[in-house]
Amino acid sequence: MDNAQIAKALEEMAELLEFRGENPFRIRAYQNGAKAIRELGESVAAVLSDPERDLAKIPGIGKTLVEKCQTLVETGSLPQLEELRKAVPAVVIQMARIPGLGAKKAVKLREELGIESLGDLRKACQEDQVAGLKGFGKKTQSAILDGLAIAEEAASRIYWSQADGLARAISDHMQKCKAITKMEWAGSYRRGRDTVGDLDLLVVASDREAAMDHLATYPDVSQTIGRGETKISIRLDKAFQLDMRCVEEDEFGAALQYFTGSQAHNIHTRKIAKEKGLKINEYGVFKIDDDTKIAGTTEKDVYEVIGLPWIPPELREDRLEFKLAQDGKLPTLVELKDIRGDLHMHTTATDGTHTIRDMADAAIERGLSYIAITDHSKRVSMAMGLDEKRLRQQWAVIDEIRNEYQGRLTILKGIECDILEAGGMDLADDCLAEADWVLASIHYGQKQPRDQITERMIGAIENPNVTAIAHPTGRLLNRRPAYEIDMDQVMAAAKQHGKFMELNANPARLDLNDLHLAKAKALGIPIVINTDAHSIDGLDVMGYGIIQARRGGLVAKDVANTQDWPELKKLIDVQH
DNA sequence: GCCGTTTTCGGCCCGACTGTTTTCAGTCG
Repeated sequence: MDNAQIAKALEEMAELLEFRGENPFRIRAYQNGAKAIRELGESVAAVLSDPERDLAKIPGIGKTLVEKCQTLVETGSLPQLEELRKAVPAVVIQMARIPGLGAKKAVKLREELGIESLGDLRKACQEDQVAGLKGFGKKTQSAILDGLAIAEEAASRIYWSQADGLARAISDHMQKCKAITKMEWAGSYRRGRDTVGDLDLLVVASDREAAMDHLATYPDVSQTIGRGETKISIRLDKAFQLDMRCVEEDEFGAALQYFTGSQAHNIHTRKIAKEKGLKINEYGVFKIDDDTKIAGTTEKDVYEVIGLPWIPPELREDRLEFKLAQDGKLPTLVELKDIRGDLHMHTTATDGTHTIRDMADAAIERGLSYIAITDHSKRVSMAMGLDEKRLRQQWAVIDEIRNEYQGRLTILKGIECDILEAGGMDLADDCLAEADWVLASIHYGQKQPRDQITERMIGAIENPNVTAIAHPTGRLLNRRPAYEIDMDQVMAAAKQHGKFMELNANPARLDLNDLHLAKAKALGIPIVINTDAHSIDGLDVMGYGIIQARRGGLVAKDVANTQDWPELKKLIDVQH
């Protein structure tokens, strides 16, 4: 079992324990343990099998969780988890996904009314049975009926890029409200997570009612879920939720810090405050003994009074940021303006919609100094992938065009060469050797067993003509999981053979993810952030990759294409 | 279940809102 699978098992333990009404701190301990393992930069199985190492030394993992990990690694399952699965019926878990229903009420509904399906629940509501239960009422009953529709729509997380579109449109709308003097987005959107589950908006307003009224008039609002003196929650089309919170000017920094999260980051922040005799809430930082307020206007103040520098939102996951902050070693994260080139894009030769010249002109407009044309190789027949002959023809064209762009843009002869199902590269080595830039990637045989697909990937890394691995895990957010691949082995091989790894900036990919990027950085593997553009517009996704890179803690020098091509070329030669 | 330059027991971040209550539990973030 790999770390992700172990973490998932522990998370499920936490979820199920919640339904059993367990001690909340025990539940959190399982969540913390799962997080620690998911973010651990090395394999749990490897640590366990090394007599020199002790898994319990990792914060959040104690004696009990070590035993659980051992059982999971050795047997692939966990008896306590199996028992809990039997003890907590699936329908209870389904019911708890309905907004407004949680573990306690879901359990009660099943026990008191014998609900065994969401259909039963709907019927019970329609027959007015729910409103009579203690702790329930008419409003809860009708909220459940509304919620059933939402639960069935499975309001999933949306891509960061989609959240960004919504947020920008809503910002435009809210700016028309004169009562609002300050506004900022918070939550996982501000932290730049690859997907976003809801939007959090923070405002300072001279008239709170007016600000809330204004939000409620946004055209896509389908429902107001709740509204109080300081907060309004609405549902946008497709069940997506937005919370807006109104605060005072001198609370804005504290509120922004608070609502940006993550939850784990906030818990850690407040623990540090508490140790200093301070208390942090969304209104400010206060002395515990006499309740004096000592900060709150800006986020910077909030961090400073507990002895920390301001921490970039992308790093606020309670991973390494507190240690880095305390040691004064917070990185200056990479920015979009640092990017000099784009090393993955397609043209009309395969499945792109624009020509080499179109892409070159668009790259110049975007301030780039070099691009690599990397069309598909022949195995990707659906995209009319290139064989050696057609590829060499394309390169001949590039040779001709290069002169036109001399001094403005360097156009590199590249290829995105498939790693074949049986292993090996899709194009002959003598051909690949003529390229300036060779990406290797997997498009077929994605469901192969772990050992096989890992071996294929490592085979490509060992090929001296390959420069970088493109979209190394193959994941498509919300659509397709990553390949079953041993990234520890893949990264070790990349390190050994001096290969680059791609951060594919396509908002549905963002592959490598933040944790893999952090690991690659720790190993010293150079990252290239590429758009994988299939059209001119596709070049504009670079920013999404930058945010992901920031979440991985990358600085400009960790990203190879922040250098100009001559320097990058030298780096390639040294690496190989 | 984890953790400990006060502790191996007794803490564990903090508050808004709702609906059902009549002082609070449940849910959410």
